[in-house]
Amino acid sequence: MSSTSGQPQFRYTQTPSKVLHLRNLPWECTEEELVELCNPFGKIVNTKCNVGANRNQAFVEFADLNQAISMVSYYASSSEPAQVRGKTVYIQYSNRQEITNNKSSGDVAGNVLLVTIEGVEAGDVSIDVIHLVFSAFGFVHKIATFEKAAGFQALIQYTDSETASNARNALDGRSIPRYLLPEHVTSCHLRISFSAHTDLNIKFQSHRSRDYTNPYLPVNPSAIEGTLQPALGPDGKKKEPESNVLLASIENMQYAVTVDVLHKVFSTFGTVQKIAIFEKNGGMQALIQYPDVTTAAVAKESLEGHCIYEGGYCKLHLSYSRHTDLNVKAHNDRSRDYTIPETGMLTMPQAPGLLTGAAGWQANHQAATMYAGNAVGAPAPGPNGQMPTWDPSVRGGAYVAAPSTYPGQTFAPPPVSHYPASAAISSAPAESLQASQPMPQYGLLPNARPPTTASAGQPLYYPS
DNA sequence: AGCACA
Repeated sequence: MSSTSGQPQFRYTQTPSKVLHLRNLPWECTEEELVELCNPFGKIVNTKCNVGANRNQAFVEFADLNQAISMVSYYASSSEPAQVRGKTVYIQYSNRQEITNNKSSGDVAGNVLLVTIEGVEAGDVSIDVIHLVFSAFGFVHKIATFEKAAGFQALIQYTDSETASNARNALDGRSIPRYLLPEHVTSCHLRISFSAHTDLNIKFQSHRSRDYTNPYLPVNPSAIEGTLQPALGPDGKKKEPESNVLLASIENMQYAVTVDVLHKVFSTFGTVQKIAIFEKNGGMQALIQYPDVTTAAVAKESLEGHCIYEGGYCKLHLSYSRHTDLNVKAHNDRSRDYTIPETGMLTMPQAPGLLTGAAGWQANHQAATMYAGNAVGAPAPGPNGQMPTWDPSVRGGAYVAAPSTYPGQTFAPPPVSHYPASAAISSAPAESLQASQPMPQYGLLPNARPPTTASAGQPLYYPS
């Protein structure tokens, strides 16, 4: 910016653009004449003729900025001015970077509307509200919403362009009624144009897209639930229905896995009612039954892909079983029903290469107490809304003996993100989950009483 | 002869 000049400096201060502004053109100059003039300097991608009150101006857009610069430069230093039909044409850079012609899009009536909802975020206007508003003009076939730079937008598909036009004429520039919006939304104007689409491709019923012509379209669970499942495949991989019974496939079985081992691992998340182990396709599988779906879901999320033993041994893959109540008869190392009162119990198997985590248990103990009330899968509050009382010292006592096995060892999570496959159970992923549901100190308590009823995160139901 | 369209 020059401080010495008080003069307006039109052409010298103009920033180059691949769009050129041409004036003093002959009356009703045609596009062909513009092309003839400009073509020697580059590829013309768009034009706009007959601009201005006298219809003697035009815009020409080159494919490349350098082509526009070359044309301006050429005529700036040429002794022959640019001419059309013998008339001198004045050329300068346009103050816009591209030509926008209204004929290309937005005004061609189609059956699909592009609606920009101004002044709101995506969460403010539900797809049901959009459906309600736009259904006033006819049957809405499909809705797809998305967020772009322009803001929160929706594509709304009607049967025909007449219906779409009626909706557009009635609603463009109007606002969605206040009572349909959250209180904090102060303005919510609709900007409506026609989309070039004729048939939207809706893959899932979700909070961002609907197909009202196909009620059998699968529901995208992650989209319905919200944002809590980033682990779901980008292709919207179908999930089996949830169940209180988990099916565990155990990969790389280097060490024995008995019901006792599984019980210890899965009890971290809640009471395990029944376990059954069986062979399938040469691999080992197990069914683990919880009292409720929520507990099973937490266990599944937490344990999926993790290994019972360090070193990638006995890696767990979890899915929901179709069973809801296992028929476990035998009580042996392959199956057990923990809901049946029992007497003498098992000894812990010798587990090699065991993990750290005892210190983590202690460190997280307070957090476990604090978060128990609202953590997913935590024990349900009693009828008075209180958590069942339990004595932390009792449970702590059951586990505190453990660290003596590895004195001085501190809890140090391995870089899980780098080695997810070998990440062991006691270094489980989510920190919040770790806090509320500490991982089992498996194998660190050779003499500890097996927590058959007093599993981690659960109240003690009988005095020890 | 000096910048469209919404």
